Amino acid sequence: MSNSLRAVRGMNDLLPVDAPLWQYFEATLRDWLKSYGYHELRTPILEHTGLFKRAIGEVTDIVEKEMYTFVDELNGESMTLRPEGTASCVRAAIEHNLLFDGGKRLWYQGPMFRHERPQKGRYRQFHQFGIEALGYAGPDLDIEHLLMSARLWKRLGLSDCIRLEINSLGGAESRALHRQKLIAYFQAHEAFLDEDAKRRLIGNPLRILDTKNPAMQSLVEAAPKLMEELDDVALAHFEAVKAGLDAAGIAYSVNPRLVRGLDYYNYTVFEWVTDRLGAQGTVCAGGRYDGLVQQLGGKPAPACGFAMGVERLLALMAEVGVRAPAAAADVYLVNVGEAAARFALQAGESLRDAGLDVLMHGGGGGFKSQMKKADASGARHAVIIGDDEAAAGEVTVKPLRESGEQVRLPLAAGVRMFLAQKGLLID
RNA sequence: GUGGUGGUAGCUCAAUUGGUAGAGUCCCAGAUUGUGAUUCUGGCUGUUGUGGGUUCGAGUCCCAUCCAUCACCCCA
Repeated sequence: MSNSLRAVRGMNDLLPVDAPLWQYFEATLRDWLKSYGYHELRTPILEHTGLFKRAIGEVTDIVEKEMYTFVDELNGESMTLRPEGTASCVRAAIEHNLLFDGGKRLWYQGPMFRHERPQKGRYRQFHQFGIEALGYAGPDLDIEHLLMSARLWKRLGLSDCIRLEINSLGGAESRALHRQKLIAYFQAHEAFLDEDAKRRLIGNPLRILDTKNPAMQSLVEAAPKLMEELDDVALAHFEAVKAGLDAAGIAYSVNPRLVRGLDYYNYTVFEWVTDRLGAQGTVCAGGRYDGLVQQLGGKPAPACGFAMGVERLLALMAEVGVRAPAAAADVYLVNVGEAAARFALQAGESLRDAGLDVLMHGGGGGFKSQMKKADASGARHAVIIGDDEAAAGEVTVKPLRESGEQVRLPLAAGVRMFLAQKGLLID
């Protein structure tokens, strides 16, 4: 296959065989969101580059090396394909004054773009679904989000393979204090740092705590703990979140090293992780970002939210054996001959009027091959029309999934028969 | 972005120390006139990821490149 005919690296086609699982997932989401009172917000895929720089943070990996940023040659503006959804949501909320009458519960869904090296569960165009609760302070929304996500895993049959990790980053002051102590601590032990850690020391010392280098474990263990710097308000917030989880019977572990990669988080952060997907085990993550609305130019408003990677979630569902409910047609319409083809169109529409899903045979072929296609389609019944039936205005109905004789009936009677089978016949 | 592994019909795979590619499945047609799973018979399918090189000869060896995958990095 020639290169010019391939999709762009890391960007995938969603093929018809995979679509049912996506649709099942999306339908489940909609139902679930409605039950919590969240409303959809759709924003453009493209934003001014400055939005992401300001929201996510200049020194994060996403902004430094993963964004699809380009200059619009028609007007010289720097544009960026969105790498995540929160920045756009907050921008839209500010721009349209969505918080004028109080807090808003929002959700979004769609493609995101990050120029990373592709791997299973990590693509350059991937899909996130996320929710944002803007304008609510206090721990109750944090808890709502955790309960919500737990319920979703349950609905999707994933509860057994996902676990929750939480942490608190505290407020800006405690983070700054902790950061100073961390830098001082690691500088004092600079001889023990690996290359990665040295690189991060000034830019992002928190990430050193995340190291997987076994040689640095003891050093990291003894490092100053952010938890120890939390002020009373932050501690109370965190305790309330934990109490909410306990009350709901949701298991979790506190992971003091849990740090989110985006700068805007404060207070509660969490991740739902699985060990069934290799290195891409984080399936959903989020937290509180009380400073972001103001930082982007809005009136100060607290906020929290989370996002999940749809590809990862679907991979997990496939791994666990979750299947989308099969959707076969009620009727496969076999028709042979010109007169039959004309009458079949009419019969098909009548059956659809009655609420049936009708798959019309296309492309010609004999009775035998059409019957094979009818069987392969998974349809419950074959409705057979030859020139005989067409001339008489009748249809032959043959059950394909259960035993039973085929019957030949006038079209109207055939339609009534199907209605009766569905329990829809009223007379 | 760094390192490892791999790329052969639509799909799953085979091809002996380098000798011009094969099976299953799928699909199509037939097994007495208009009837589906099973069975039998026949048929179709590939520039062996791409481009170079070594060789009388390369799916097999070498180089480059693309893609996938695993780990790192990072993150959803």
